[in-house]
Amino acid sequence: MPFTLEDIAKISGYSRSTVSRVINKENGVSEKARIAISKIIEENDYQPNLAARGLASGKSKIFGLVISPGINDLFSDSFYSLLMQGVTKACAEKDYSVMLWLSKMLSKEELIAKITNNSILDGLIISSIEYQDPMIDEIINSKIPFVMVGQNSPNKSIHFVDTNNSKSAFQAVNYFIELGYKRIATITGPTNKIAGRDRLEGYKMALAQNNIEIDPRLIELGYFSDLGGYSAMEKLLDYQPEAVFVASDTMAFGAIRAIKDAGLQIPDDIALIGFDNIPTSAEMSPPLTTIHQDIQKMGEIAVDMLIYLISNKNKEIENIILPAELIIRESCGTKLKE
Amino acid sequence: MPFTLEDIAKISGYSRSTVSRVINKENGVSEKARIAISKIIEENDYQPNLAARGLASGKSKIFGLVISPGINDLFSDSFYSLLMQGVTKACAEKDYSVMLWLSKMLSKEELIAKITNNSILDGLIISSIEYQDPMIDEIINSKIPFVMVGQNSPNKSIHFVDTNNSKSAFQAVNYFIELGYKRIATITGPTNKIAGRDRLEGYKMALAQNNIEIDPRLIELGYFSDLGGYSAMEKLLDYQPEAVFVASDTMAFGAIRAIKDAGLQIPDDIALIGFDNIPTSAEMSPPLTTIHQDIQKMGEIAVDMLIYLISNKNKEIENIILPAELIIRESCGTKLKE
DNA sequence: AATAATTTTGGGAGCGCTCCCAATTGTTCA
DNA sequence: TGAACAATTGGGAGCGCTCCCAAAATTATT
Repeated sequence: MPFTLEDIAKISGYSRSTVSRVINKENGVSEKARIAISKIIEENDYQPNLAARGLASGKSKIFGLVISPGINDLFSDSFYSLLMQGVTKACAEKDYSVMLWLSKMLSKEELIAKITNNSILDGLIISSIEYQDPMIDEIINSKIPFVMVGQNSPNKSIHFVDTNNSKSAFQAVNYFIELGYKRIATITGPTNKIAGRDRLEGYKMALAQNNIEIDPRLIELGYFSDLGGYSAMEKLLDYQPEAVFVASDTMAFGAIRAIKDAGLQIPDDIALIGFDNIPTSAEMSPPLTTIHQDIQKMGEIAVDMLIYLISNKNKEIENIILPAELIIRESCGTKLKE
Repeated sequence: MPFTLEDIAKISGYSRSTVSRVINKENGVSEKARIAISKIIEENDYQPNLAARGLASGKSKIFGLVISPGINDLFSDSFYSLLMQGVTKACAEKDYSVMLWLSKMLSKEELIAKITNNSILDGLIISSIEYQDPMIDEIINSKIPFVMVGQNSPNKSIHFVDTNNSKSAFQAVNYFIELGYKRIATITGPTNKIAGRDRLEGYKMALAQNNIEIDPRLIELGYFSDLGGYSAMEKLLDYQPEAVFVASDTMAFGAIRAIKDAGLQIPDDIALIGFDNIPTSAEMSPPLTTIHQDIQKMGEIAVDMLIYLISNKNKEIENIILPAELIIRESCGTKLKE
């Protein structure tokens, strides 16, 4: 039988209330009591019963994490793993637990029912569902506080953290243009996801701003996967692009194989810029120029926002858009073409 | 304010107890009462408070999932994602929730304290920690029922599901030998993890059984990662192996790049067999011969075992070792050498 | 028709905590 | 020194459920 508050109280000679205050780091406890009680808690490895606390306080200290990867994406797109790591880390530090929901494993109705009826959740972090997924409306109705990772709707009152996808893509493509490339293609992610949309948007903006016509044949869908990148690149090769902005490093790896299999050189025949800066990208041959975004940090910020939301129900909160950074390596070439 | 049991009781004219029985589908309730109460529950969208239920019953319907990937492994090794998917799916179907713990995000002590004293967990699924990690002893002490994915200890009373790693590795290497290869190298995973150990074990057994001497220079550690596979392969190239058994597909991808970068052909110069059969492996050039293991199913079985354990505290339960299958594609070559 | 057996229902006790207010102790200042 | 105040401590009430046993209603049995 695990120890209870009452047990610790008895052992320490203080009351249940005082012990509770120590555990919850409330003030109004003498230094002497705090030290004595802490010691006994430590010695007996006491941990409060979360169910009891949840019942008494109406708060569970549990956040739900909802992500919607396809069956293979979870592995092939590093986004999910980094996000999970950021969220679990921040939650652990802040004494929250994380409940995981992989939404593709359930029907949408089931998922919503499970989540909204789950009276045990204090809040929700939701990511990578489809743009303007109607699920969000149901979650709003359920009154559970939530934060999105990746802006999901133009509705600014839905709280979110995001990377500045379009601006970063813009910079990448702009950099190609500065280097003198003209026929710039892109391999995009699915456009029903915000990252896919925004990165494509940035690509188009950069071309438009430099008066380069957008050629639909130079835009291929790669689904954020390695294989998608490979076959998208195969198709693009028919139109002989000089440079390709690939909207994720994972797709870029597929694209690199396609280029090599076609007997072409990077960056001499085709220059490449990726997106994500996953660990492998620095070690590719050639090393991949890419955009670094701190996904783990996004997860951490989402947790912080959620905690803030819960404790400041009526105050406003700013959505956060993190900058991303273009990391120049060899795959994009260096010499200016005239 | 959400409705409580008592509210539903009052509205229906029955007692708290009877309403509770209806909700928990217990018998001993008249058809009349059941119908009347069900209707009122439905109308008012009543959902029991899980914290209260947990406190009163001592059961939470929550399982903890503990995995210990390094910061990059979570992404680079498909094992984790597939396992998560299997576990979350099976739990959702069985009306359990999944609490996620990425153990590398916390110190070992913290993790153990959080888990073992987390009175809210009904059971634990633990995977990919180090072989004979002392953490397991603490979890045994804590009396929380748990199941390991991947055998972690020779102690048979620790319940586990696993793939037959050593046998499958044996088959792979044996297949090389049947094809006539003699200088067979291997790239291993970390040997403090069971999958790493067992696959290496199978490699050695196959050589031994065919009277081929084990050459330590033909064994390189690849840490189950793409980059690890690349540099392990680079080193192996110095000793000119004819064939390499790579203990994971992810490492095999790195190895393939290393071979190609050295200007060699697969399988003509070097034959390759991987392990895992991740989706990309069929699409590599050349398509990768590999061993298919159903990780998702392991996750599902772990959940089933755990549920069985909880409801049959004293009964014995068989550990399960799933077979794996050698999938022959082009990377291992086909022609018999003389 | 009376009793026994069975089905159905009701309500007290208690799970381990938080919240709140009252009681106690300690400190300050005239 | 004693009153006024602040800091600290203690314990009752209650969160919403399950568990258990007793009471009531219903049915079966002689």
